[in-house]
Amino acid sequence: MYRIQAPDFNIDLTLSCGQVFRWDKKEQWTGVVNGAVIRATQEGSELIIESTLDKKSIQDYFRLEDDLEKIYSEIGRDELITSLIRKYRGLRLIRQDPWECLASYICSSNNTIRNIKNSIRLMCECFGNRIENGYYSFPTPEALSQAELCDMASCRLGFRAPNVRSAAAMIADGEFDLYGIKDLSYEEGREELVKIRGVGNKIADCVLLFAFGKLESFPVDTHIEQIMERYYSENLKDVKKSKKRDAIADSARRYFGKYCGYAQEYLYLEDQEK
DNA sequence: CTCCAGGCTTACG
DNA sequence: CGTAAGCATGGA
Repeated sequence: MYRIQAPDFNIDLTLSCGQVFRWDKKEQWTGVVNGAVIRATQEGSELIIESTLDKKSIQDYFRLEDDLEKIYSEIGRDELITSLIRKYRGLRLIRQDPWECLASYICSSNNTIRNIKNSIRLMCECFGNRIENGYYSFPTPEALSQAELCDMASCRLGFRAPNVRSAAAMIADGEFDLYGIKDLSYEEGREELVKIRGVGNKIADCVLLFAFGKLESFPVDTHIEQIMERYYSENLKDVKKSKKRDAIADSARRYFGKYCGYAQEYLYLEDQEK
């Protein structure tokens, strides 16, 4: 057990806003990151951590190095977003493992957070390694690439199961260099990710934002589309229906600037509460 | 019963 | 080119 200074951090908002799928809060927050169990409690501006992971890994995972004041002043372009910043101060993006993030968001396609969480839990129990009682590692690309579709059916993935398995196979076989995306630009990374079956612009944007820290990424799902149309429709004149979500993302990038990924998460959380 | 969920792919004009 | 159906599953 050890302590970490975490000023300007709200662990409840960070872990419950829908960006990660494998954390639960009982007496304390408990999750599995990079094959290790983490138990975390926040006391004021301190985190109390029980884990085999070291302090540096935790700081990295919760992006405690991000200068939130600077980010807030960049994205705080109007009354709505500044009110959300006041309301949800301390919500941070998380730096997820790229493979877990990619596989998880392939599961998110036309799905609910409740079902996504359930499917991911079943996948970990079925194809991951047991760490301690009740906690499993996220299955490796190798493990999932060798899974039978009939076994994956028990994970309730529906039509997404073949997409998860083929992505796993591309990475396990070395056909796709997922971890090399960290050295690419946002645009180049997106070009690569959408080559994967079941990955379009939105899921690619989630992986670029949540795993590779491309803060200029602005994933547009059904919630963000609605909230952007409601509050920022003046930025969206003459948008064609077929590429509406791309146009919303582009306009948000211009409007909120290079940290628009943070703006997206605050807008998303606001819509979640309704 | 219908509609929708942190969408994507394919088929049709 | 642009649009729309279809896709498994579960909850409202």
